[in-house]
Amino acid sequence: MSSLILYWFRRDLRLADNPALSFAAREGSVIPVFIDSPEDEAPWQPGAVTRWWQHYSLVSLAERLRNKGSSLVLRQGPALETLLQLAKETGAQKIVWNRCYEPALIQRDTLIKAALKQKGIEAESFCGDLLVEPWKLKNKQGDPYKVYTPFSNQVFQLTIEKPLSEPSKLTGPASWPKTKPIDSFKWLPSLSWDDGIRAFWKPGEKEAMKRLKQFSAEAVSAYDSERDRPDHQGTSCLSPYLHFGEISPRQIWHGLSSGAKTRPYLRQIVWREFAVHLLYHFPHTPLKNLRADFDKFPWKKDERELKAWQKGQTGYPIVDAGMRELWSTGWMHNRVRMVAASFLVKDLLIPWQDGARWFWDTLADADLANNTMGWQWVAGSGADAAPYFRIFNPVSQGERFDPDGQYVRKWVPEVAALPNKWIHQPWAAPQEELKRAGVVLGKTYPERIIDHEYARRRALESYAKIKK
DNA sequence: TGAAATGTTGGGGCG
DNA sequence: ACGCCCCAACATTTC
Repeated sequence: MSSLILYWFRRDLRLADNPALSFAAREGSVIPVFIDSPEDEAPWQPGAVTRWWQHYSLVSLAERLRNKGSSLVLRQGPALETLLQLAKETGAQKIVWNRCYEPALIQRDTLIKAALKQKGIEAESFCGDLLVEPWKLKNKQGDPYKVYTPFSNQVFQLTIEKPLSEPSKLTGPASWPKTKPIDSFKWLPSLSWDDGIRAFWKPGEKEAMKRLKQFSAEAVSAYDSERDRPDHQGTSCLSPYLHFGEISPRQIWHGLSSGAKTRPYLRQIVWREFAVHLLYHFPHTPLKNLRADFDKFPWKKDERELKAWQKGQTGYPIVDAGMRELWSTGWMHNRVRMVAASFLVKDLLIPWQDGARWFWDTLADADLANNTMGWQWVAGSGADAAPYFRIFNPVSQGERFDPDGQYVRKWVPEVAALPNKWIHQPWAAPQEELKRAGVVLGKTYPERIIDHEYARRRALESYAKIKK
């Protein structure tokens, strides 16, 4: 008689290159289960777009499992209780999963492992989300890396294993335990605000692989020169798929055509790896500065300005375009993320944590490790961060990376009729140009909420205060 | 994975 | 032909 194994899906919503699932499939009959337990992730429960994504991702995963003669069991409740309950119902003697690396989840999973063992249930976890485990990479002093370049040099020297193929067959149990209907989780919005999201994204493993193939065939070679252009389609848009584990970094590593110039893109995959490692070693960083000297920084809490930024009403077209793209699609081009984030932190002096929280709530690819590293990088408070005095000028960034104003025109139609010369700085346009374009500042489009020249000086002064 | 301020150079206009 | 000034273009330093 072969054994019965519970396979616990978490952030690994795929069948291919799934070490824990492959293990389970080899060892015996498999009951795949997903547990909705947002309270386990507090204070970082998934936002609305993330829940939307999760819904459709699980729908597609369940279908893939059905096609393999298996099924997906859905449950709700604290993970440990639910797993114990399932083990009791089914008689499963072993539970396996792929590891997550967020502090709250590590803590929970450690407890679960111990509790299961105590009950005589075997538990085993696998590495499915990373190229290399965080505890395996150390610098010459034996410390975790805090600088990206040596970290990435090290990663590029590793031999990354080939991805596993999906299990050829999944044997189910003699009788399946009960499952909850996915609609009962209420992950979809009650009002349909999701048109923009729907037009842009299709969750699921199949789609992830399709996008990887397409990116590999078309855009990856030009990535280095195209990735900074929000008006072009130069990036892979794989981030949400990576977050949910619909695709693994190993699949990307080996899935890019070997002839292509892939290094610049792979460097970004290694940045993701760096982010996960940093969060693992510095678990306090989602809320606190990594560099303690930033604890004294004189931030300014201003609800009105924060709102203006969130809604894309700052009066700086490139910032507003980005924030609106985020709101309608759950995604923002990375170059624009940097510009918008720099604007919040340096021009408005609003704490990076407020920006991080907004991104967390609105991004489809919201990922604690990447979000944390990104914001601390911009704020200057993180590992290998941008020096504080590196302050983006939203006008020159717009002119440099959206030279024809196409990106701005798409997302900020109020200023679309302005000529290129003024599209990134409507306040500087002569009256007659504004009139011709139908722009009335303060009416059809906001006056800029702050003068960047002034803001830049103020930011530098604020920084000088914590330096001494 | 900036940008402004400051410094240097070199060509051209001009007395 | 020469020195002087101006300033754009580029380089370096500073924040």
